Amino acid sequence: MRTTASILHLDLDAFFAAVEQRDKPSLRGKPVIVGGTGGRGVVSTASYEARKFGVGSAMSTREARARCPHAAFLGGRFHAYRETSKRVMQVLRDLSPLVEPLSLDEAFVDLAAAGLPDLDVATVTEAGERLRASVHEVTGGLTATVGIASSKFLAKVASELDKPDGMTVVPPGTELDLLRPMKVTVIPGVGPATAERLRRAGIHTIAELERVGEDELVGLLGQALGQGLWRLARAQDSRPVVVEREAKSVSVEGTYDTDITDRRLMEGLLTRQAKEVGTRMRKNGTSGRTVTIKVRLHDFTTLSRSSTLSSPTDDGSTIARVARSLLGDLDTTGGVRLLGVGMSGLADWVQEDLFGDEPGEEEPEDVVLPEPPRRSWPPGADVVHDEMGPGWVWGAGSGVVTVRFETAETPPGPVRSFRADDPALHRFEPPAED
DNA sequence: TCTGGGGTCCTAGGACCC
DNA sequence: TCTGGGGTCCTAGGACCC
Repeated sequence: MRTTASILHLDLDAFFAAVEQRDKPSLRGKPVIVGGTGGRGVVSTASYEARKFGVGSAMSTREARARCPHAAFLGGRFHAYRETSKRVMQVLRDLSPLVEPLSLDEAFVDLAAAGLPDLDVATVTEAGERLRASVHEVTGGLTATVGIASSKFLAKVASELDKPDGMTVVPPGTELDLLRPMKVTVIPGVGPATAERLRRAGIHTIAELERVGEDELVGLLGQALGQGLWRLARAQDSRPVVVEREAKSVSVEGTYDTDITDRRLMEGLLTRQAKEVGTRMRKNGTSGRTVTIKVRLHDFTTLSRSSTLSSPTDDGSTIARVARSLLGDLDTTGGVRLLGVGMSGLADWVQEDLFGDEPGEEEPEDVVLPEPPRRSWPPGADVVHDEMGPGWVWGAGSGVVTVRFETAETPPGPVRSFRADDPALHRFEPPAED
């Protein structure tokens, strides 16, 4: 903890929803909900108008629709969010070279490196207000909430206090007065599971946390978290603002609207994800040694299997081969709702391939890997696929679905009928908007 | 038809090495 | 005739964050 309030935390208010309202004036003043719009989607961001109806982040879209049926439900335009975020981060860097982005809508700024005449409360307050005004200007009207304090922890806590469009400065020396009455859940790192453990030990507030001995806390929560909370309860936090953090993993995952039972389809989807991971690693100039697959079963049980290669790779086919073989260890007969592929153990170099491809296994290129549809379907049509490839729902009724299997390459395609609950028929994943 | 996607960090056990 | 201690790497799972 410093003796000056020189760490600033900035948080853009309801960021994704605010960008949508900025870009589409008809949405202003109305509830806007950005998130997954599929059957298993969740809310990413709700505008303040939607929050009044009890809609919040991480709520299922289904529940959000029930609570706020008249809201605009949007899938998200990440390109726009990234572009807006870049402008904000540039404004922060114009103030201080020490900027640590935490996500598209959040960052720490070290005001000690900002070249201010001093770090008095009045001075940093003025700098914070100027910053909020600049953010408003460069983003075309978005608002931000700021916290300024003597540590990352306090700055982050402070930025929660006056949302939206506000600011809180914690004068040095008053940190514990602010913290003690607060619930332990304001501490970043104390989620539902930890809060419940603490609750069972009779600890609800930071004042109560402060009275617990370090050894007792470590016994309760483990070394890292126990010691960490013991310190944070005393406002002890000397973590520096760090400009660049290297990525440690790259992953792609997807949740499907209906559970998948077909192993060949699973292999095809893993293959596609592995290639995407490879593409992203090459774009980032990185490569990795450990391939991990993630499988969420129909009952939400989540499994992972990993394998570490002798040298790093960024090759999608190699990642795919390992991913498919890892899937082989798992019993998926009950169906899976999510599949994912990730790489970790990242390095910034790739081992030259001295021996060429392993002979033997062929790519399952003929696997049912539906390409994204390339024609425009009738508005509102459900795009689906089965082992024949992509199609669209032409008619539905009395438990039967009729699908036209057409692609840009093969029009007009065959028409087939399915029982509405036929497991061979899968709704197509909505195309990525990014 | 409750429960996203992309991440980070931690824990714990076993293998393996000195 | 019982049985070190530490360190590193790997794997699986879990909590948490935005």
